[in-house]
Amino acid sequence: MRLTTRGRYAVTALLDLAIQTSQQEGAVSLSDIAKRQSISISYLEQLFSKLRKRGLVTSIRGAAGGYYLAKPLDEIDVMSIISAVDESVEAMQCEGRGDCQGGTMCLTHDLWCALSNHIEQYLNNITLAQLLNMKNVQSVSERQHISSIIKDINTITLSTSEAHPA
Amino acid sequence: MRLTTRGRYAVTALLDLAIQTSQQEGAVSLSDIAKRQSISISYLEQLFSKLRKRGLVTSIRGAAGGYYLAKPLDEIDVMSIISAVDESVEAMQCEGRGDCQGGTMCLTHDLWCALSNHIEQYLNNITLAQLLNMKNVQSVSERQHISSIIKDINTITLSTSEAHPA
DNA sequence: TTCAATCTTGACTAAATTAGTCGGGATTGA
DNA sequence: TCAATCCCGACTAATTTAGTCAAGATTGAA
Repeated sequence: MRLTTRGRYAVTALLDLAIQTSQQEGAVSLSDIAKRQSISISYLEQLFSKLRKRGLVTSIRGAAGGYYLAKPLDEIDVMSIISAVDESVEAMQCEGRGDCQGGTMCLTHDLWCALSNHIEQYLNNITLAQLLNMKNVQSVSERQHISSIIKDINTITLSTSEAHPA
Repeated sequence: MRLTTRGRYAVTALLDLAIQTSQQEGAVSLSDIAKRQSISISYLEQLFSKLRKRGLVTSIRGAAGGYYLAKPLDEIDVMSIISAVDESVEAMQCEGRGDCQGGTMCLTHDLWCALSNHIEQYLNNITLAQLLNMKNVQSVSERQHISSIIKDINTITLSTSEAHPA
């Protein structure tokens, strides 16, 4: 599991798509999304290609073409979006055997795995419908209620790759 | 807030330090930790320098020197360790004003902030004492009980930097 | 039939971040 | 005095992420 700015762009773009779809007829073109969200078309193409393959959006080619959400708003959760654009699987050192580095390293594995799982659960339960609802209820306090507590935390970066300093 | 392999090494190293301290007299040297955990001394020095500045460990210089934990096991939580070695603050685009990119972008900000907060809370409540307890109870099933559910998820990477594709 | 707008694909490059090394120095117990 | 250790900051290497580019396929409409 990974979660980078790429994933955030994807969520933002799909949110934009959802909003536009509710306000206009027809497909929404990437160039529209690009303008509104200040994301380059090329980059969006890359993202939507993956989203399409995962069945989150459907595309219409040609003039007046564009994208639709492939499912109802409440069936698209944030986790799906993120894992669609940030796929990359990597094996662990001691896969469940619990024997790497005499157990100490393994404990942190467990910790990280548990955390990862925790995050997944969290994002699994947030759908585009909920996010849109947050938008409609424009009050900031309401938003904070929905997302529990929002702090001024800015940068999140988690990674559990297996590099080892020699 | 950030969470990289650096943070994981730090947690692993402190866990090792905790275990050693309970089994031997005197300070634990970095070269010992380096051997046991296969982390280079230079890298450990970098990490422990930060941990010391944050008051998580105390050092003894000179021959037979090394490190001690500066606080009881149950007063050192994982979040402190991680934020000690992965410090880096970055400002958000629309700090609470909610006006960036017509609100859509801002919604994802909220989402990410909430997630970040969620993770912080989680890691705040896990102390070295708990992790050690997991080690002592060597049964894998017990471990899983403590960390709720452990899945085969391997790589986590979250980041909310403010880069924007042009 | 032609054209322009759009999606499709994959290779490529640039930028940023992270991981890790190195060398020189200061302290201290034996 | 010496060896083991911590201390510090600059440096480099590796990896990842972000983003671009170019060529092509599809389609609706003039």
